[in-house]
Amino acid sequence: MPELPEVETVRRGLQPVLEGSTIEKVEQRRADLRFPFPEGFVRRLEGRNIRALARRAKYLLWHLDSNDILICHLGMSGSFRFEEMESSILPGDFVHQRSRDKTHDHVVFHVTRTDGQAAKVIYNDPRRFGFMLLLEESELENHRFFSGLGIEPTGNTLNDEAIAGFFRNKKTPLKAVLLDQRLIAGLGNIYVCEALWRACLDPRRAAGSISGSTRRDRKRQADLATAVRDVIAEAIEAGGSSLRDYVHTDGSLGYFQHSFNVYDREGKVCLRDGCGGTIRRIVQSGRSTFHCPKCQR
DNA sequence: AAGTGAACCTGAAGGC
DNA sequence: TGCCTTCAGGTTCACT
Repeated sequence: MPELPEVETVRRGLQPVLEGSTIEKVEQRRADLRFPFPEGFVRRLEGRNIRALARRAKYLLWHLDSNDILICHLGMSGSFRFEEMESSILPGDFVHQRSRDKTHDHVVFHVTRTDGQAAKVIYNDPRRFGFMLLLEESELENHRFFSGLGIEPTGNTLNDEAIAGFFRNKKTPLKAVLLDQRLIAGLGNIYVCEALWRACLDPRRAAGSISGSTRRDRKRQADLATAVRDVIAEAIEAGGSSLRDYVHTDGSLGYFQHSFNVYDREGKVCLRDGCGGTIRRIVQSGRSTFHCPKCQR
């Protein structure tokens, strides 16, 4: 489930609990998730202080005082929640947890926070497509999961020129190219659909067909770069507000209640002003694509 | 090389 | 109610 904005929301939610905290104890409840847990997983974590919580693409990076990094990928269904041990000031769950089914609580981190308060951070993942790795700081950039990663879809590195470079000579559909983590890292199915809708581009169109240097192509590249950046930035902002809201309510975290412009809107009317088209669902390389055949060309 | 589909795993939702 | 099928926001691998 989590694409970049969701992972960033999780990071922001966990940061105040984890940064500066000490990992007192780790309960590793099974031998593997998507992959086996690394050798010495528990031993290398217990007693460590968490210096910083960072994110790269859809990976969460816990920087430890031992110079190890705990890397977490949430796969399709992974989530964290935290529980305060005593006198709960905040509600028990605060980071997206779809189900409170404890049968899929695979890892429990017992931490002591900087104020001395004890807390548990629990990783739950029904489908177990997520995974955790431990790397030394120096191993990170050459690791196979990171060395090939593309640029972040935030900030201004993603611009018309970058898009043109990625797309040149490619017959691959726009949808598939935008999902390629080696080019842009962190986009998933939902936000690719949303960005293409926003840029009025047909997901089936060959990427190379808009990679030229004509005025028209330049505009398409720039519009798409802007659309991707805006969609991601707005989703992160929405995730942030859902976190804030959550603290004041007992409801579920908001980022599943996002309303999307095309995603999961098959058969509904296109929301673009004056379009009036009907959203269609198609399948591209095995995944659902939602688009408006009338205004996305 | 590029493109597609299957596989990993569980749960939710819809049809009958 | 229950049984069956389909689908899910990610990634990797094997095949054409």
